[in-house]
Amino acid sequence: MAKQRNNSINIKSVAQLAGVSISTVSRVINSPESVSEELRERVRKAIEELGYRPNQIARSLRTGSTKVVGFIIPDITNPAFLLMVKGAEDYLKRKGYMFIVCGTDHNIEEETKLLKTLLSQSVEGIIVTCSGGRNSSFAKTIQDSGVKLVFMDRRYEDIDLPYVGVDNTAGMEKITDLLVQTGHRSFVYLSGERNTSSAKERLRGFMKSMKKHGVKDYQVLYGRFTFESGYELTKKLKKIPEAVVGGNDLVALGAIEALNEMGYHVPDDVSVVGFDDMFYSKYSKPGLTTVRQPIYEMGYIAGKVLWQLLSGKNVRKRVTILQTDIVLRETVKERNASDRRLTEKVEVVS
Amino acid sequence: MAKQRNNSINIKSVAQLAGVSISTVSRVINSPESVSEELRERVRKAIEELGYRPNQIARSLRTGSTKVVGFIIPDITNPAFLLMVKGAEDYLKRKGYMFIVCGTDHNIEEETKLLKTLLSQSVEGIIVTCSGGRNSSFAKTIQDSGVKLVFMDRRYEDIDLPYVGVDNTAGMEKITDLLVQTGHRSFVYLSGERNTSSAKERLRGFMKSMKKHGVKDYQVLYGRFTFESGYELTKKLKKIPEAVVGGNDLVALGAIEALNEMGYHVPDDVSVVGFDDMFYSKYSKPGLTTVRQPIYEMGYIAGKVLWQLLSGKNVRKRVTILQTDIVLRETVKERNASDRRLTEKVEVVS
DNA sequence: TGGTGGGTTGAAAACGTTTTCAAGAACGTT
DNA sequence: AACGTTCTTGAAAACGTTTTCAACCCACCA
Repeated sequence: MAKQRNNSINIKSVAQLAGVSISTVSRVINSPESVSEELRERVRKAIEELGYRPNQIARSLRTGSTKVVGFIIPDITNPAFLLMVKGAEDYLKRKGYMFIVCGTDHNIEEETKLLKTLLSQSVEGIIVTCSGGRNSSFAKTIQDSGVKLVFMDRRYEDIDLPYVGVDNTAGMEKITDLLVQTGHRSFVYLSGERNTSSAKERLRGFMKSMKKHGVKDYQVLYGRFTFESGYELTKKLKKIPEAVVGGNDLVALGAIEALNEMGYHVPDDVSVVGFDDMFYSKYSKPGLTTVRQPIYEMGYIAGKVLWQLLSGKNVRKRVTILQTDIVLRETVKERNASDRRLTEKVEVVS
Repeated sequence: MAKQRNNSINIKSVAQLAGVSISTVSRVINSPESVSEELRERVRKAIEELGYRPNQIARSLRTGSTKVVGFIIPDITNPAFLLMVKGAEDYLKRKGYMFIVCGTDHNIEEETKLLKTLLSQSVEGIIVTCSGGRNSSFAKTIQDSGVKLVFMDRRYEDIDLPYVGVDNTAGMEKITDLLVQTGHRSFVYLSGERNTSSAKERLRGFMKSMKKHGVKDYQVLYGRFTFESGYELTKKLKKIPEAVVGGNDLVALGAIEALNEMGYHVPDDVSVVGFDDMFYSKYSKPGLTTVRQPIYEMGYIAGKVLWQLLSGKNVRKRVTILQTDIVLRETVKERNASDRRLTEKVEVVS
């Protein structure tokens, strides 16, 4: 192949030009203080002159440390996941790491395949946002590889590895509480994919609030985490409630679109809330009241935890759960008697 | 460190267990047909038993081929860039490549730094979406590295390397033509960062259309490619035109927001168009009329071109320019005499 | 029977580093 | 003057592969 013939500015050529041994060159690079000033300067000049850069591959082989960490996320196109990745990168970058980012397209088989590929690429650590509800071969693959791993945002609950996530349950409970406290009496909950941990946790939060306040007039509908799903489920509604709770912002936005088409005004006739506070939600008309997750922070912390693992420190908290905030915008309206009469009238119409 | 002591399931252990030489094991892995059936089976069983996976680092060092390609994009959080990356990945994945994705945060210094890092990581190819208008050290860094590189979506025009992009000029010209043809007579163009190739090309398309139709009543304002920029520039407008042309969708959406606040209705008072057809644009109210770019395809083709480069084939087309489509939604309204009177009246008000 | 040739195999070199080890120099102490 | 110490340096081993080379075996042919 003669592939590296041309590219042969290696440590040897530097040593030759500087008139020293390769050991000395290596030392100048890795621990400059241990070599005399004269040689150090000569070597530095030679490096400069040749434009030499150490071959990381060779270095990795020798030291066993690649300084690269991998990410496995369900969808490489979803800005939310990427914002987490960025958080982790921002932390780990300063520690000198490089990054491989892989998307599974929500496919569990792809997930285990990527895991194996990353392992043979000798990454030192992996941050995973799980693609499915369960992945049986996951634990086995990790087990004896010696790689450090942390779950971010979504985890496999039967695998005992560090996890950084968000309190979906408490977040959803909080925003549902808000609806109850502002006088809403009837609810529809539009869930996303029922086998994901986030869908399950959020629904749990909604149910807790219902139970806590003794609300009986609610209905739970299952769909997907998409605009279209919210739209379709809402269109099929026989009875319009005072409040619609979306499993995420997309679902909520879809619901609003459907409600508008059906002749209802948000929030005058119906209140709607979402979950995520995605980029667009603040620009929607009316602005969506929703739950903000500290997405970037979650990634940042996951990066920090991974680094602790990598540098052999004890990780004090193997599980970190971040709290959410409620973002008040314009899709929730305080209900009182006269309002309630209005929606009741509307119900008769529909 | 004793780091790899535990992890020492290497080719040697397999050879030992199977009772053959390491050469034979290597051959079983890389060219099974060249070793006798008996040994082949024995080796395979040993591999299975030990759960052996070849060390890619060592393999890379020896062969000089890492089978990884790098991406450098301005913003790792922008779905549009990621969709391109996905396109390229989908093509190259099947050829057995791995991926390193880096974001520069629109910073040219970071860009060259990443370039160097990727090179020392011995990636075989790089796909770059340029961060700035010019990067002087770029060419020099690439030059003697022997790495294969292709520009995607944005390029440095003074560097002669393969490029896959979109016909920004024609796209913007087309949608401006549409505005003229639907009776619009006065225009404001809100540009993004003036030093990027996309901003320049799109503005050129707008100007071509103005010239072609002999329109004199237009104004060009420079800002950034963000929602806020569109909002602020619009707020400062002294005279509201019949049509606002955004440098991209975000800018257009910001303009609409500002117009609404200023008491103008889109599209009844003013038409607005964008460029990109990003995910949110179809959900905005009213739906944004814009220019769709074949983003995924662009990445896919960039991946294909890079692969041709990598496998030593001649690349027939060093420059590939893809065409755009116009997406008609609700932000453009046909103008006639009575409409024109309306906007004139409004102008007096402002 | 001796030579030719193809098919299988193992020993050893090579990839470009880091790191261990020992040698030598310089210096201070007895 | 002999002896430690410390500092600086180079030779060589090691990391885990792939690949070259030569050796061997066996069959075939003259």
